[in-house]
Amino acid sequence: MRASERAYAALREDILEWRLEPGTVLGEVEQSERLGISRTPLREALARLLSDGLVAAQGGRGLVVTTVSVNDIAQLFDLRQALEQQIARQAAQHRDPVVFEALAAEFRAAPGLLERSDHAAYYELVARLDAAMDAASANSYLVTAVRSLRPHLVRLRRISRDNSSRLLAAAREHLLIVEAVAAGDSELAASATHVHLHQSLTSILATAQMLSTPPEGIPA
Amino acid sequence: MRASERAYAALREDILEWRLEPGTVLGEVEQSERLGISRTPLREALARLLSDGLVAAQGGRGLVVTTVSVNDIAQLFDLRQALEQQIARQAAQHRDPVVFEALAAEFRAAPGLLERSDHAAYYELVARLDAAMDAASANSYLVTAVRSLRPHLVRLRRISRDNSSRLLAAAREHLLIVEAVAAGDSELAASATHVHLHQSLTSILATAQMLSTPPEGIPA
DNA sequence: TGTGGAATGTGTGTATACATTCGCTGCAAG
DNA sequence: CTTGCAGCGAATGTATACACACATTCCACA
Repeated sequence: MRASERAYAALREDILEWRLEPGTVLGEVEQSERLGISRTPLREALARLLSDGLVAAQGGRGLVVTTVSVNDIAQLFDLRQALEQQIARQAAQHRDPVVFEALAAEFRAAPGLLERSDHAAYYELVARLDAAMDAASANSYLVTAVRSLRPHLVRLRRISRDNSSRLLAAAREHLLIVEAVAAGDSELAASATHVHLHQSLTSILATAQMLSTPPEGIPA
Repeated sequence: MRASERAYAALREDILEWRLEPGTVLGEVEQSERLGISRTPLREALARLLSDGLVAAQGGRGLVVTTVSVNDIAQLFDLRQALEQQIARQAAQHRDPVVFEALAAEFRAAPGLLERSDHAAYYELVARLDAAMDAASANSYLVTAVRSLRPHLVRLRRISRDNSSRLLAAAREHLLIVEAVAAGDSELAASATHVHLHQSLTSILATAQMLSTPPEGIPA
């Protein structure tokens, strides 16, 4: 594999998993030595992260890992609403019923997964749903736009993580979306998506609120 | 100015103005010599064009300027609908009435511009409207997404260019959008945007149809 | 002691040389 | 005549060296 590709994947992982925390400065020499490659492919990786919005230029000198403020979360979800509703609409119009019936069956079984606290398996199922929706939407521009958004959403998982009751509710909401798409009902699919994202945002904001005002008022 | 920046701007211009036509292969050595810079900054410019979607990797070797098919136009407008309706909604909520009243006055005067065939001035006015809407939407993610779309739309101007009657109708549609935003009516702003984009798409597709089936059946 | 200027050091931007891989062409064999 | 393999060549991927800009620090002078 190309060195620039490995560097991009590694840095991206590190940022999404919060191993590189927001505000961390990424020097070219420093990172190229850490990853064992030269500056040229590293710069290519950093340029991609910059266009992803995962790092930002800080006043001429060096790149920093971007932060995710509460305000950012709300803005992120405004964009997500616009894109995913449109994708849901188009997916409902072009879907292969067999594919989405199969996904519906899996979502009906999802509560079982969650009772076993197998969150990773659930996230994997959601990822497959996203992929199926992307494919069914049959619109590469829409897919490109939503794909550029997903890394930022992955970073939010750390906030909403391990909230089992929310995941259970989310599974029910996902099921409704999948059933609407399977049935080819584009307006229901869009509305169900709207509802799901509204509930997700509400849950995340409530959790973020709790994290930023812990019991003893000590900021993180 | 940095060499990589100049190279990016130059190549982007060349593509948007159709001086580099779709399908043109961009070799690294060839282009770096043409622009008088070395391969390193040129590669950075090409990487940015790649993430913009203006060029695409062609089977491992070399980058080509992307084409814009009729199907692409429809997909582009699906995404544009989703984004610009959301921007219109949020702009209506956060707008400064003074700014949009002033823009409304300019759009009322727009038919005068168009009668004088001053299309460039009209496009400049639309660009200022876009900028005002972006700012008023107060959502950087939304703005980033729509900005990544605009280069592709600029390329379409060559198809719809010099259609005075369509521009006159577009000016009326824009006026309604601006008035709705100025009044803070977000649902009207969204619907007016929907109507405008629908009419624009219809016009472009009709023109594209004519271009692809000219009077004597000779393809372009 | 404080302020200004110069020098040094770190980091980014660019160029170029080297390595590697992929594609094309030509020849041979079936 | 077609197909497959091998060798060659060109274009991409990577490393490194050099240039320049900015910032910080230290020393000198007021």
